[in-house]
Amino acid sequence: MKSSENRSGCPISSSLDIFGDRWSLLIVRDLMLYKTRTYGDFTKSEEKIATNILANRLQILEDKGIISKLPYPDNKVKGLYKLSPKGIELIPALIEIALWGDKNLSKPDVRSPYLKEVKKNKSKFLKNVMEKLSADDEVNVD
Amino acid sequence: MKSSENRSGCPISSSLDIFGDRWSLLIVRDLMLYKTRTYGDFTKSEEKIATNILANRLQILEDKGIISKLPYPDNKVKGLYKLSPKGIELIPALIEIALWGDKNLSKPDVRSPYLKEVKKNKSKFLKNVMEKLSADDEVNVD
DNA sequence: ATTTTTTACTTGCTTATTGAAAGTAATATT
DNA sequence: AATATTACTTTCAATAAGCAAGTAAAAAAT
Repeated sequence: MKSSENRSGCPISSSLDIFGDRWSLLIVRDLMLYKTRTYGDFTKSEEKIATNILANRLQILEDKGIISKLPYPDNKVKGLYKLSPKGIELIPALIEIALWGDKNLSKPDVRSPYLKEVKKNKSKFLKNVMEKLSADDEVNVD
Repeated sequence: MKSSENRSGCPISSSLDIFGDRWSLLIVRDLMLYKTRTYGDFTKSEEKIATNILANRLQILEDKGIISKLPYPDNKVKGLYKLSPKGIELIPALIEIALWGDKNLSKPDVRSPYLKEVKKNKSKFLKNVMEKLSADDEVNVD
């Protein structure tokens, strides 16, 4: 378990107390890009998170109000994770991190076309994504 | 030592491979707020980083080109750390994290007035700070 | 000139966290 | 009824964090 005590009153430090690790923001990323995901979906991501860590991080993010777990329609085993409003508000930070990495790390991302959109018009992309995620109050499974 | 291999080509993931921990961005924060700092200054920060971790993170951040270490004027023991251009470009992400924490974590920051400025006019603050840090090519010690 | 202090680390050790693999229990599918 | 999914949990070795103490060079004080 990750300890949840704050090292200081600094909002950066307190934020890092929650998601300052190598995995938490990747979960948020997946929920941003794919809207909703099941536990199994997360394990299929490129970075191959171990299942114990995934379970731990999902729990912490849920406890902190960043994601919420919904029942999967017509299935009692599956769950559906989505970003809560708090989690949606993390997207600006995530985008800045993505832009920094894209510019400074020279690892071409083959993941998805989202970066191209971001670079073309950041505030438009941000608005679109955040609206889309916020509007999604009923569950859709494709 | 932290391993420096990339888990994937995703720029978010690759960024977190570098600074996805509880300490690295606090070092960047201190350099953003105080412009330059010595090793000892970092140990005096509120969060009380252990010296072995501090030395390790400074080394990693220097290796990755995010900070640079300069000689302290008229002193052969001290060093002076400052943000490199790559590090300065991390400030937008840092600001978004600060804003998120400030809004969602309800821990009042008593650190400094920078958050008030950010909230009043984000892009102005950003421009000011980044310019101030970029302009500082000769070393000033107060 | 010698002692003391400051500064920037390094080392050793204990505890906590990570990561890989396997296991489990409930439901779903065939 | 048998097999397969799904979402975890458990185990355990490896790595990293965190604390305290130690060190070496230079600076400041006496």
